[in-house]
Amino acid sequence: MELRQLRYVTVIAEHGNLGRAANALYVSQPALSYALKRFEAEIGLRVFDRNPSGVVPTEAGREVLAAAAEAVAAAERVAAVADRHRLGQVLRVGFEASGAGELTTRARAEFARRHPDVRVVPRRFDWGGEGPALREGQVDVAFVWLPADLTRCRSVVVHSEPRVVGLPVGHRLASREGVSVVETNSEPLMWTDKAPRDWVDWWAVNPRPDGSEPLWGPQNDNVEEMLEQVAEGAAICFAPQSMAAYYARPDLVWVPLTDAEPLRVALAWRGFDDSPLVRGFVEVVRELAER
Amino acid sequence: MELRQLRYVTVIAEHGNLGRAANALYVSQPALSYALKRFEAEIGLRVFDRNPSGVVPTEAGREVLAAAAEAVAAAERVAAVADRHRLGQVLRVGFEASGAGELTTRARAEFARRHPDVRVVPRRFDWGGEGPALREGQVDVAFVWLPADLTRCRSVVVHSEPRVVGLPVGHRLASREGVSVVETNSEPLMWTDKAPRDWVDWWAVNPRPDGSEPLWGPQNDNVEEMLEQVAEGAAICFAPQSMAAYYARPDLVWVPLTDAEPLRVALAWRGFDDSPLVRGFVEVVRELAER
DNA sequence: CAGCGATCATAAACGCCGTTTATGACATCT
DNA sequence: AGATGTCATAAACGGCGTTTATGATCGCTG
Repeated sequence: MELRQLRYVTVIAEHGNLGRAANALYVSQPALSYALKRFEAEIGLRVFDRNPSGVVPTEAGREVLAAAAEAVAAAERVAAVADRHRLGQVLRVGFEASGAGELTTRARAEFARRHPDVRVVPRRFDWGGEGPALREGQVDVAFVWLPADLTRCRSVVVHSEPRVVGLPVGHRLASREGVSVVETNSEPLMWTDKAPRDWVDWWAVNPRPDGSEPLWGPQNDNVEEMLEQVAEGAAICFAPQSMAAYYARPDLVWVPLTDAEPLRVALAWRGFDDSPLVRGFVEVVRELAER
Repeated sequence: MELRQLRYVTVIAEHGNLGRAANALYVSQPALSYALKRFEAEIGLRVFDRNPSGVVPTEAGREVLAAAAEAVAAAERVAAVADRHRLGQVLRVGFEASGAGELTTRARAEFARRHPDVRVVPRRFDWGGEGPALREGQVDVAFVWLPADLTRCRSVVVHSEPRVVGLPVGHRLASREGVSVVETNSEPLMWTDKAPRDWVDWWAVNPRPDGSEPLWGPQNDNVEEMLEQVAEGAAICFAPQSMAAYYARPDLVWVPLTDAEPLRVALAWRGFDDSPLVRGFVEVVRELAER
């Protein structure tokens, strides 16, 4: 028996529907169906009766679910105890690639100045990873690239920056002062299968202003992999302007995209998080963002 | 966070030593070392300080461990609730191969007669699997082939039977009335890597009466696999006499082993298990075993 | 009655992660 | 110096939990 199983059954009970529970749990319905079946086999009891309209707890299932809810709550208390201790000493800040550019770095420095006894730990994630990491408690706050699912989090947009296209040195567009999105239509574009589809499409500007679809190039998991492939000429990439500064490689050229919607970056934290350190960090970021 | 992690840290705290905790948890020390490290990374706190003499909880660790113990206890209550409901209707009886021979079958039948509303579910395991299954709560009682680790279980030896050697038809020893163990020394012997070493050695009569080691043949996971290989002449096998009856294939011959220690079978149940059904089954088996 | 949509179940494929054995680093004791 | 005990790390491996695709069933609607 594992907490994952207990979390699953309590969410199933909440929704009375495997499909909706699966969505809430960020897994697929068959995974949840199988996990429920395995749990029932393991404890030797049917917890839910299945109907075409959804699932209903059995009589025995109701008591199991009540105990399961308590166990899940007890586990949350472990996490809360750990949070409390850690948040006396450490603040974990999540981000991907260049985060919110200079704002990220300045905020961390200013916060550290105000809280000299607190260690600020930067945590970098692969494409699209900082949101789930926040949700799972791996970080205390995060600079999240939008669009993102911030369910059950609080957030404030703190940064915005234009987008650029990354090209290998010597590329036909490399000497331009600016490039429109449709001008890149014939170039394979770097993309990732790690982030949600809407995020990928947003970054690829898909559909294109002329209605077409991008020419999809190689898949990658993170900025370094992506830039390796761009430098060798396998594809181009779209990125925030801060990446031009943070990843100024001699084999790459960054050219502004003239008609792409800017990236917005939100600072996000868990909805129930009341810790003074988190509040303090939010405050610092807000102040710096307003300058 | 998962219950496995919380169980691990509570047992580590109990023993103050990763090696001993690993033994108690039936995992290897490096697995436990790695799991502890991952847990500490996940919650962002050091739970234990490491010393050459063992591990000591940190101050923060002590509170985490207290909360963890509560969560583990809460999860045990889930299992207890499920047990209570199921044990009103179902008794799961574990065994391997031929179990305790006829005693197994007669006990199940007699118990079912006395408890007509209870479903008796036989659960068969691969070599050495019924003991761990009992420990993990997959069955309520089990006929366990000794030697076995029955830590935290209660047990009573209820059956004993001589051993036989399984041979393919036409084998040079197939027409004998009995065979001594050393007479089989030149024959490859079926064995398993699924059960503990002491169990394997006991079954192989290793060391042999003349001090030699068996000639190890093919590995197998369960009785059917084993018998397939014996029938095709790849190796011989040692087995309890009840298997001669339960697996009387036309391509196999079973000959008594004249000098092998008999198999003893224990009926075992979990040490804390107080359920009337389990007690009732133990009673039935005891009565039948005394006849 | 047929078609459609919603629901849960099952199968096949796949990759990740938790395990194992082997080994190393370090401390302590004789 | 050698032996022993402890925890950490590496490489290899396999099991299991996930995904996508699909099927079965039921209920509703035209």
